[in-house]
Amino acid sequence: MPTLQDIANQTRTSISTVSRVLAGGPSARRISHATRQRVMEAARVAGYRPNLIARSLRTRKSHTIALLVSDIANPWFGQMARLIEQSLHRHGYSLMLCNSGEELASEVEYLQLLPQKGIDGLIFVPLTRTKKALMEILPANLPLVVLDRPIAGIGWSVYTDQDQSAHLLCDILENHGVKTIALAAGPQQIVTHRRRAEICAERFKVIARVDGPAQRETGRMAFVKFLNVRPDAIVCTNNFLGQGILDSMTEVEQPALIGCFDEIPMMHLLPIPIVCSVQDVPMLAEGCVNQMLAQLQPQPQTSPKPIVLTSRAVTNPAFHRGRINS
Amino acid sequence: MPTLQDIANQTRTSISTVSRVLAGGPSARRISHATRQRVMEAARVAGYRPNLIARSLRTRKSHTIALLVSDIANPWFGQMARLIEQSLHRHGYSLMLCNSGEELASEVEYLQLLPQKGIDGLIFVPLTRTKKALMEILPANLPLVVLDRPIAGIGWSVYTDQDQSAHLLCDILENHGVKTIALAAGPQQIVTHRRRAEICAERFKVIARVDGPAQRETGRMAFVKFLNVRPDAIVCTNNFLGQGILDSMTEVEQPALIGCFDEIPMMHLLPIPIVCSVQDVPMLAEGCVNQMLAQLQPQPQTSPKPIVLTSRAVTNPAFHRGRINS
DNA sequence: TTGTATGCGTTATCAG
DNA sequence: CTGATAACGCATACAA
Repeated sequence: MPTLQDIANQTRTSISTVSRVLAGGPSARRISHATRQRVMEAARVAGYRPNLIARSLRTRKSHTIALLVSDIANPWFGQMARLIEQSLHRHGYSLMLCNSGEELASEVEYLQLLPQKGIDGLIFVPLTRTKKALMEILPANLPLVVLDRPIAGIGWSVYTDQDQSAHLLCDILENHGVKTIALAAGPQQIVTHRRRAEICAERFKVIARVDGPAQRETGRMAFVKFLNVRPDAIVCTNNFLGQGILDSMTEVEQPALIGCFDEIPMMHLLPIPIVCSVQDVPMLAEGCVNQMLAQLQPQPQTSPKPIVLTSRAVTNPAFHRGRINS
Repeated sequence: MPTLQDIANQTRTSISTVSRVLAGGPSARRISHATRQRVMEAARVAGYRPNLIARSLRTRKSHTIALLVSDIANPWFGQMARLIEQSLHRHGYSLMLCNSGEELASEVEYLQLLPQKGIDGLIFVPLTRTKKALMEILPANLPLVVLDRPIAGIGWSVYTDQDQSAHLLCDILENHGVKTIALAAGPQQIVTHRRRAEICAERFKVIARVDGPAQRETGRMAFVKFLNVRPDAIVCTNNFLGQGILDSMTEVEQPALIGCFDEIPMMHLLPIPIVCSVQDVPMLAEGCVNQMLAQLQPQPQTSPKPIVLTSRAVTNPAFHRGRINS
C-alpha cells in the first residue's frame, strides 16, 4: 500500500505537503492550487489510503467504540447491536463487539484488553456492580456508557425503570386473577433479574422457584420443576427463560399463564396465554449512542445524567381468551 | 499510561531490555535473572500495559478480525456472531462487527475501510458476487473467508449446499401432498435466495410470488397477497420472511403449510404446520474460524478448499397432524 | 547480557 | 506556501 512518502516522491514534494493536502480542511487551503491538484491526482491514481493505525498512534483516536454485552446470541442484544452499530457508523465510528457470556472473569479480561486496543469509548452491559470495582480496571478518562443495568454513581447510563416494568407486568397478572406464581429467575447478581424477581415476590405468592443462567436451558429445567405445582402463572425474568419454558410445552394441556420480560417471538400465535413487559430497544440504543457522542465531543460536556425509560405491556390473543377464577 | 520508556527509566535499564523481558518467550530468557525480576516487578507496580496500537503499527498485526454480515439483528447471524467471537477470542483475536444491511454501497464502504483499519482478516457474508469485483476493492493478500454465500473461484469459503437444502425441503412437502405453492423470496441477487427459489419453482407449481428484502415486513406483505390464492404451501427463502408471514396470521383458519429455511422460534408450539430446512450454524462458525486461522498461520498454507455443509429438516407437531389430499 | 539506533505511517511544530 | 524534523510506543537488527 502506498504511503505519504510514496506520494511525496512521485510529486516531488514533501511528506508534509502531501499530508496537508490530503487532510483537506484549513491546512489544505494553504497549499498552492497547482501542487494541490498534482498531489491529489497522484494520490488518486496510486490508490492511496491512509493507514489508520499510524494515524491512531499519532492522534490517540481510533474512531472505534467497543460494545461489551452479555450475550449477543440473544436477539434482544442483536437488535440493540444493530441499532448501535448503524448509528455509530453514521457518525464515523466502527464497532468492536465483545461477548462476556455473563461471566465476570471474561468481562474483566475484556475490560483490561479494550483500553490497550485504543478504543475511544465503551458501551457496556455490566456484570460488575460497583463504580469502585470498575474504576480499578478502567482508565478514569475512558468515555463509558453503562447500558441496561445501572451502577450507582455512574451518570452516563441508559436503562429501563425496572420497578415500573415489573409492576406493569404484575398489575396485568393481578387483574387477570393471578394469586400464585412460579418464578424462573436469572442470576440474582444482575440487578435487572434481581429487581424483577423481588417485585414479583412482593406482589404474589411464589410457590416454586428456579434460579439459573438467563438461557433457554434454565427455562426448560424450570418447566420440569413446575410440572407438579399448579401456579396461576409462571413468571420469567427475561425472554430467554420464557422461551425455554415454552420450548418444553409440546402439547397444550391447560397451560399456565406466562409472564415475562421483553419479547417472545411469535407470541401472538402461540396457544398459550402470555403477557410481556417489553423495553424500548430503539430508544435504549439511541440513548446510549447519544451519551457516547456527548462524551466524545471535546467541547461542551453536558453533565452526565442517566436516561431512564419505561416498558410497555404486550399480550397475545390467547391471554384474552381466559381469565382465572372467574 | 506508563510506557516501556518509563519502566526503563525506573529500572535504570534500556527500553529494549524492558521490551524483551515483557515479551516473554525466548528473547526474555536471554536476560539475566536479576534484571528480569527487577523489570517485571517495576512493570507490575506501575501497572504497565502495552499499547497495542503501537505494537500493531510495528508488527503489522492487529489481532483483530472483522465480521461483515448482512443483518446482525437476524438471530441466525446473532448466533453465528457469538460462536465466531467466542472462538476467535480463545485464539487471541478481537472482533470488529460490521453490518451491511444488505446494501451494496454499504458493503463496499466497509470493504474499503476495514483494511485501512489494519484488520488481520475478514469473515464476510457477501453481496458482491464475483471474485473480480472483490479483488478490485480488497488487498490481494488479506486473509478472507466467505461465509454462507459462495463466490466462484474463492476457495476460502464455508457454506451450505443449497441444492441439498432446498430439495430436502421440497421432498418433505411433496411427500405431504403439496402440489402448488406461493413463494416469498428474498433478493434474487443473493445466491442462497435465488437458488432456493429456483429449486422450489422447479419442483412445484408457483401460483403466487412476492419478492423483497429478507425482512419480516416482506413476509407480512406476502401474506396479504397470498390471501386470495389457495396454495398447498407457502415457501419462504429464509427465516425472517417466514416470521413475517406467521406474524400476520392472528387467527388460524385452515392455515397453509409453511416451508422455510432455517429456524422459526417456537415453531413446535405454533398451531400452524411448518417444515424447515435448517443449516448447521455451529459447524459453519467453526469452519470459518478454522479457515481464517489457517490463513493466519505464517507456516504451512493448507490449500484453500470450500467447506460445504448440509441441512437437516425440522418439522413441528402441527405438521404431522394433517396431510393434504389424503 | 544489554544498550543504541532505526523504522512502522501519521500528524504537528517550527523554520524558512 | 513548503520542507525538515520530532514525536506516538513498540519491536528488532546490530553493536558492544
